Amino acid sequence: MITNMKHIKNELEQKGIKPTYQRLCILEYLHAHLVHPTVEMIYDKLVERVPTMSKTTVYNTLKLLSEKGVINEITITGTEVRYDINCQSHHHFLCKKCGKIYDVDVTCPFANMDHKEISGHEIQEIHGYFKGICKECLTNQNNE
Amino acid sequence: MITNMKHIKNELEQKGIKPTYQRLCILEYLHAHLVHPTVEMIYDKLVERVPTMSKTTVYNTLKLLSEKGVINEITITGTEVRYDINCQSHHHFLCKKCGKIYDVDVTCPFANMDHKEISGHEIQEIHGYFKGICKECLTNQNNE
DNA sequence: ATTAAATTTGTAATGATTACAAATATGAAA
DNA sequence: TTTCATATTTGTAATCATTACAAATTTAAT
Ligand SMILES: [Mn+2]
Ligand SMILES: [Mn+2]
Ligand SMILES: [Zn+2]
Ligand SMILES: [Zn+2]
Repeated sequence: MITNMKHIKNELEQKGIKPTYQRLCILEYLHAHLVHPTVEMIYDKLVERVPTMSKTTVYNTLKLLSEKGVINEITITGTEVRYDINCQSHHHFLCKKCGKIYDVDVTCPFANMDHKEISGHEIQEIHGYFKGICKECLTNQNNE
Repeated sequence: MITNMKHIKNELEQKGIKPTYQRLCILEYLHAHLVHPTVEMIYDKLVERVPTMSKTTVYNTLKLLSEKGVINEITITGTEVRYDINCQSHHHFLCKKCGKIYDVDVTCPFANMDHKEISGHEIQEIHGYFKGICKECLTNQNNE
C-alpha cells in the first residue's frame, strides 16, 4: 500500500499545506476510495473514526486541496460535487441509474493540442464524460 | 426569423406537448437566446411580459421539454443548470471569469463510435467541455 | 508562559431546486 | 350552455448542498 499516512503527510508538505490530522484523514480517504465520493460520503465515514470532525472542515479542506491542485472537483451530476484524487486529465462515465462515476480509459482528445486556445478562448481545462447505464446496473436489470 | 410563434407551436405539438402560452414563451425565449441561460434568466425576462408567470412553471416546463428531448440540460458549472435549445451533441466552453457558456466548433470525438458501450457501460450521452478565460474577458484584461 | 496566527467547529444564512396543494384553465359530455 | 373531470399554473413551504461567519481550539513562535 503506497497510501500510508507518511506518504500522505509528505504529499501535503510538498504542496505547502500544513498536514493537520483532519487534512491527513480526508486526503487518505480520497486515496483509498477511488469512486469519486461526495462530501457527505467522506464526512459520514470519517466522523466514525474522528467524532469531532466537522462537515465544514471537510468542505474547507476539499476546497484547499482543490486550489492547491492536489485533488479535482467533478461537477457532472448537477446536484453535488464529486472529488477525484486523480488530477491527470481523464474522462468519466456517470451511471444514470445508480449515480456511480467510473474512470474510463479513452485517450483524452485535444489533450495534446499544441494550441491552448479555441475560438479565441484560452483553454485551461479539458473535461469529457459519458452518461448511461453502468455495467453493474445492466447486469442487475437482466437478473430481475 | 425561423423562430416565430407558429413554428414554436408546431414544434411542441409534434412532440406531443400541449402548446400553452407559458410553454410557448419559454421555448421561444430559448430559441432567441442561445447563451445557455439559467432558470433565473428565463424567468426574470419573461415575467416582464407575462407578470403572472411563475418560476415553478419555468422549472416544470424546462423539465418537461428536457424529458421530451426538445431541449438539453447542461450541468457543468456546479451551481445551476443551464439550458440549451441545441440538442445535437456538441461541446462547450465555460468561462471561469464571467460564467458565460459558448458553443465550440470541434468535431465531437466518439460521436461516430459504432459501439455504444465502453468498459461494459452502455453509453447514452457524450459530453465534453473546456474551461478557461473567454475571448471577451481576455480582451478586457488587456484594457485595464 | 504569552501571544498571535492558523485551524477547526457549530450554527446560521444562502440559493437552487423540489414538493405540494390550492387556484385556474381546458375540453369533452350531457 | 352547464357540468365535471383533467391538465396546467401558481404560490408557498420544504429540502439539500454549499457558504458565511464568529467562537473555540490548536499550533508555533517569542
Ligand atoms: Mn476520475
Ligand atoms: Mn450549446
Ligand atoms: Zn449503475
Ligand atoms: Zn468570460
